[in-house]
Amino acid sequence: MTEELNTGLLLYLPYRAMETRVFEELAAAGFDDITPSQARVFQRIAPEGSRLSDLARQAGITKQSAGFLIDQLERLGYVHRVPDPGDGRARLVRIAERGHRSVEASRAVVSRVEAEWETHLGARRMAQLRRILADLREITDPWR
Amino acid sequence: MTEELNTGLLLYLPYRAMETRVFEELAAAGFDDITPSQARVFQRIAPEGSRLSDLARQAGITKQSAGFLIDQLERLGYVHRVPDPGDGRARLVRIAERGHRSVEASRAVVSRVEAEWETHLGARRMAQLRRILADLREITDPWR
DNA sequence: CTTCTTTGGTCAGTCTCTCTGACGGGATCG
DNA sequence: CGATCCCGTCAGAGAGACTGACCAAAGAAG
Repeated sequence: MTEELNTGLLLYLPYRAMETRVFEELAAAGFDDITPSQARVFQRIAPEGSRLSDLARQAGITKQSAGFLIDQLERLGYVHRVPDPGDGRARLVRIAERGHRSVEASRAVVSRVEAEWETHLGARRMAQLRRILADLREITDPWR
Repeated sequence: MTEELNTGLLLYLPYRAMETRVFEELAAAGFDDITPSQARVFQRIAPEGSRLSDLARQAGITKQSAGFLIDQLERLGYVHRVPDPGDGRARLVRIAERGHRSVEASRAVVSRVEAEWETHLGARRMAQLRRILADLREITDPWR
């Protein structure tokens, strides 16, 4: 029976399922000291490094909260901070060695889950889903 | 440029956008004392009432956390608790008068946002999105 | 019917995450 | 140079989540 679930909740369910899977399998792979909140910020770090304020804006939290989380990630060896060559006020948060390994591991989990979804939906509808979501992003992602 | 965003994040962005909109407009309509956490539990209450444990399971939190949130919702007049006629241990959480009004209000916001999305995507792709998500729910929603 | 186990819910304590407010130091522009 | 804006931090407070311990009712087993 197709219940009348609103589209928001319909989006949330698979999102949550993905997040849960990634954390479970990441923990099993030895990255058991990272929390969902930390990961949501970590995920946004650009390859060349990001400023704290940018991360905060993108994650939708205050810069104080972002600073708190980045402090922890730094202590755990996932990131480090370097001075921003272009701006003396700022520092760049960059992914450290352990961070790169965790990225690699989580990428593998994501691929696995996406493959499962594709098996269930079929390749054509999976591609449609991604295309529609990417399109929707234009009006729902305030940051790019 | 279609970046290689993972499907989880792609799902999260519109979800978060929807949630934000609902809270903003709900607050503007006088329901300014409810928090996202409370709402995530509240949302799951069945028309005939739900048990605390069920709500906790569905929201993915412990029953203690759910109890904490339901206490607040009760104090604010959104729900009330009645004994479960079929089980002396249990009590049913039911939506109270103010709760019904807030449901009505949020339903209106959801419809509005969905209409905006439909305008952007087109009716055909919006329907596709909902159908695919409902299908995906079968393997990502542990509770039905 | 008694005993054991499961289930619904609460109490107590703690930790993580988030926010607001205030601030110091560097950049930018008149 | 002086006014202002932006980057990041410090301090304090509150919300929401967890674990562990517990009680009471229901269900299963003897």
